[in-house]
Amino acid sequence: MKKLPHSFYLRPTLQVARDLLGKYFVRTLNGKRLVGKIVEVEAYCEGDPASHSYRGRTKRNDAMFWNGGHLYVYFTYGMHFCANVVTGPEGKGEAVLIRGVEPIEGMERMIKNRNPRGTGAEMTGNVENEAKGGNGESGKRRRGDLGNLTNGPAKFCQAFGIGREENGVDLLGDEIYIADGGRISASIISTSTRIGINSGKKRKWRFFVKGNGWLSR
DNA sequence: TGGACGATCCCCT
DNA sequence: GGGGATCGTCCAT
Repeated sequence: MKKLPHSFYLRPTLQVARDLLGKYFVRTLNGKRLVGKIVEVEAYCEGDPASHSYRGRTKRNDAMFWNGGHLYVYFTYGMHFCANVVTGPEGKGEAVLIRGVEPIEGMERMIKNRNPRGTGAEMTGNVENEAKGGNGESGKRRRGDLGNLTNGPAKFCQAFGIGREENGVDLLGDEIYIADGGRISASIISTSTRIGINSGKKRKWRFFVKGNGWLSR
């Protein structure tokens, strides 16, 4: 897999957002490689009231203003992390939020990361124990567990072990990077308004692969 | 110094 | 489909 060059991230943010679809997000965690195909993103641009960068540079959003090709990770709702790909030149404050990926490699590790229950030295992560009731009606939930692995910005972060430590990571490094993938034909790329925001509602800056099974919501 | 509010997720109805 | 969990950040006193 070929790592995307720095120039990829320096192009206009909406273009980067669209082109990130189909690319591979690669993270090496404790010697294990985790790979996910990006299938859903949202763009946040300069002058956009919904963007963290809108009200200027602060300690929290500083990485969003860095040179394109870095990771901007923020903490929200008191319990979740979300990861963005910083775009454009230093000082611009634009980024693309990764909202959904399709697991390609290291799925077992992702499942473990998403089930903090196995915190001990316990190796056998019993997914079945997740179902509290254990009734005959829990089949729906089990299927949901897998489908809910990486289909949302915070779920993706949890599955890939992304948190505070990863804020500002250089995507041209070896620990976390994005690699070229198969080309996604324009005909299966859809756009919509962004999710979970109050301002800037009109902008259709959410891009996703139509019909993919790993979309949020 | 305090309070309001999230680029969310999960569980329950 | 709705609400609770949960806490860092920012802005207004």
